[in-house]
Amino acid sequence: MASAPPAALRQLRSIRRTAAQERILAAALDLFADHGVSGTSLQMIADAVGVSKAAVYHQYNAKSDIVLAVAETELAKLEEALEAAESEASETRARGLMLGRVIDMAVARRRWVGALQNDPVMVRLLAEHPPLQLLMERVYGLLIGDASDAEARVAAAMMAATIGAAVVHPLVADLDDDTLRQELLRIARRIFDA
Amino acid sequence: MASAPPAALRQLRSIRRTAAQERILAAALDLFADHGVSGTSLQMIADAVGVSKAAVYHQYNAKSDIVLAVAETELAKLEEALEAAESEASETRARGLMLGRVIDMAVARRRWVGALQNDPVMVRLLAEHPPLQLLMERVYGLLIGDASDAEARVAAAMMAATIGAAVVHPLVADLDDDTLRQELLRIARRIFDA
DNA sequence: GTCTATATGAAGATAGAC
DNA sequence: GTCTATCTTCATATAGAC
Repeated sequence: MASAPPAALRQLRSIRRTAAQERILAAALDLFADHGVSGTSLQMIADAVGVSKAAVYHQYNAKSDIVLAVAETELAKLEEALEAAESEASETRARGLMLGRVIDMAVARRRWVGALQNDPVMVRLLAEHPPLQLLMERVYGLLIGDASDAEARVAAAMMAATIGAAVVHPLVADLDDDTLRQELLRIARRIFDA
Repeated sequence: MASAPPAALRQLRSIRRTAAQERILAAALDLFADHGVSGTSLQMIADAVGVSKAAVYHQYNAKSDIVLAVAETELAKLEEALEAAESEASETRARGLMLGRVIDMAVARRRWVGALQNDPVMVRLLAEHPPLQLLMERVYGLLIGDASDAEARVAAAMMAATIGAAVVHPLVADLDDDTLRQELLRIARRIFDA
């Protein structure tokens, strides 16, 4: 039997939620993507779910709790990709695997990526909430490895930024997922390999 | 004498503002960058300028007017770069010039780029306000030229997205402008040339 | 798990004086 | 160009019943 991973490594994935909570988080994510976190009120979330504000408050005590839960739900997917990549033997293979997984994720969820990557409230949350901060450090650690020189860091920032921002760009809004994924992968490899 | 450019080409640059208006727009841009447009109240802007809300309303009748004026001010700089590039003879040279200018701009103003590129309110404004829409179409037209196939469009989206998002990325926050500009230019060229 | 009703504050916006 | 005072609407959040 494989030994269970340390607690810190499976925090996000192990969070369980009720059906009512999942409805709220799904509606909130949609609204965050369209209006930003600050531009989304609890009334809007309640209306989207089809319940009253009080019903929403019964599930989450504050709006900030909803924001955190949304971030955790989405980053749990990133955590899975990270664990798969970290179990690879060579660093090169780990980076390659991570790249492919992240692009798949970003394309599949492109409608919502902007809400997490760019929103100032989310950015602050990622920078201040220790478990999420730790996760992002692992992601960047894998991407830049031991090399922490300017070139590697700019390249890593560009890759992360590129994938996140390109998938939400209006110029590619009408491309199908497969085409977008292929081109993205080709160009992302060019950023790193050359 | 050089003939004056058509009216549509110099709309943004020709807008004049009073000192009081410029103070408001500068404060608003800073706050938009930190909190997003929706997360910035008129009270916050007034406090940052050091006046009352009513004084702000005397300059701009509504918050949306401030948002529009901020967008126009920033995009006026892009308009200048575009005009310089469009006056080039060859398309290749035009693209190269535009690339360099846009990177210079993005790096110099990196603290504020995210507010314009990513904020949902700004995105909606760019998509709905005809003069700004027109400007962005000219920018993308220059970048992808006649080739409007998937490869060119994804590459253009990636380049625009990359520059905009990489300059605001935490990984490069402590790099000096020159280093960031050099690396950005190197990698951006790789996206297009290969 | 959901509701109605309500408290409290902050938002956008205006009136009118200096 | 700026102020104080005010209006209205909407925000977050809570109390208590079903």
